[in-house]
Amino acid sequence: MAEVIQIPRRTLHDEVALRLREMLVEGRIAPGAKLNERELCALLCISRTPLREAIKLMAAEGLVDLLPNRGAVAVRLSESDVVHAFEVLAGLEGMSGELAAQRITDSELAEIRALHYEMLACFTRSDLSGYYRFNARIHVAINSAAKNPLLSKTYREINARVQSLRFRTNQNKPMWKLAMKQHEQMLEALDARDSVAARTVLVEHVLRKRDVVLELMRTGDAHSSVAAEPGAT
Amino acid sequence: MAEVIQIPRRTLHDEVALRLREMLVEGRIAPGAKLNERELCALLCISRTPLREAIKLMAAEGLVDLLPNRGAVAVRLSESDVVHAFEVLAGLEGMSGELAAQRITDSELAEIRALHYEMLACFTRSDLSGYYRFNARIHVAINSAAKNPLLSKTYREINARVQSLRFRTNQNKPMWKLAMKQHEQMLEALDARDSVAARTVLVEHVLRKRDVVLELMRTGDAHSSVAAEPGAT
DNA sequence: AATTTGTATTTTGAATTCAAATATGCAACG
DNA sequence: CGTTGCATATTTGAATTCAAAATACAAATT
Repeated sequence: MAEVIQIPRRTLHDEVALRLREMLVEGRIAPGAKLNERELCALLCISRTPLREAIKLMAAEGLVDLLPNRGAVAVRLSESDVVHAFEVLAGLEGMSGELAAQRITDSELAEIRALHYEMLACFTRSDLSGYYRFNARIHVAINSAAKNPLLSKTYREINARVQSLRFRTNQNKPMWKLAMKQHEQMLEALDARDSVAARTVLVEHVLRKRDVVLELMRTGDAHSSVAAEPGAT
Repeated sequence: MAEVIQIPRRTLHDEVALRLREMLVEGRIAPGAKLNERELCALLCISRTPLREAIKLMAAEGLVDLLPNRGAVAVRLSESDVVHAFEVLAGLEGMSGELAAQRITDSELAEIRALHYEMLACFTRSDLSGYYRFNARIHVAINSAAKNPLLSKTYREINARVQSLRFRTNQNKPMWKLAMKQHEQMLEALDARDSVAARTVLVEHVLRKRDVVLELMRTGDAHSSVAAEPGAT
């Protein structure tokens, strides 16, 4: 009887951080907005302490800026912030693809292929939200196949900075088709264990997404609280 | 008269975080050690609130783990943690070198060259701590020349995870000579605006450092609180 | 002797309070 | 009308308190 069954414990500050992150992605806390402690405590029915602690977590993640004696504000990304972020993300995801091509197991590859088919089904049905769900799972699987948890974590955190913007992008049919094509190339590169090709297609994939986000920032009200369809790659 | 002269303000939790980070690097808080709030508050003569907030910052930076109802412990890196971290660092610093080669200005290059000569002088005098000081400044300058602040920040944060270990590595003369050689190659690549060469030499540089750190972990008491000479690349 | 149970003490998480800093509103003045 | 000064209200940062959870230790039981 040596089996240990852990009871999951979650501190309140952690729960609060999760909530606030969601609210940032959904736009319920707008970029540039002041995080008023009294209001947020009233909204979430908690005392200030776990809220402040949650805010510190998010400050370290780059999601909010702490202004001494003025509290915290939600980060508002400039165009150059976005360019910088995608540049780093391209590097990280390229690295991820490269390592995945070297380290992927047959069963991991099969899982990605199956997810790819499921995503293809959504594409065929023009089911964008289903497509995005499988798309996200494929990217997680590729990151996982790279077998570097720190790389995955780093990618996730930097991605979180731009997630609200990515969340707002739509796909028109030609762009969508191109994204599908790139996904196919990813799969081929992984299958062939061709790390150079995997890196290349993943970098291109991220940079294309950067361009979509930048376009949205230039033409649309990208910082508005009205969310479009969920978006990813 | 539109110039704004800010008066620097620093919150106590931020100061505390700085102190704790130092204590981690110096080994005054050992890897795996429990961060006892009462003791640390007594040591730093502060109340628990800013200490807890500082700990949350550091948890998000990956320097400590938060254990619900058990407080925080300083991260103790396994060998695979170190391998993963250096793998990511190599990717980031390679990216940094690549971008720096593309974006560096003549005056930035001249500054790096001057720092290189100063570092060479320390090498000639066998002044290891002086060498490390200039070494660090060169790396900061290369990161800066890449002109992606997020990349620099990401590198800095991941480097902070392994800084305590790097701090403990010594240089024997042949290794030191090899490091100098690599630095010269970095300078040449940057001068030639050869981004592939810059990436290559910086990646090698980081991976060599990884090997030194791993060797120290395998043979020495890398987690002891007795610090050797300050070490970097 | 080893294990379990009960109790006291310590530590942690969160709520509350206190004090300083900031923001806002309004009247007086040039 | 714009600026300045002052009072008041609000917010933030930090200290203190409260309550729950964890740990330590002694006594009881097997």
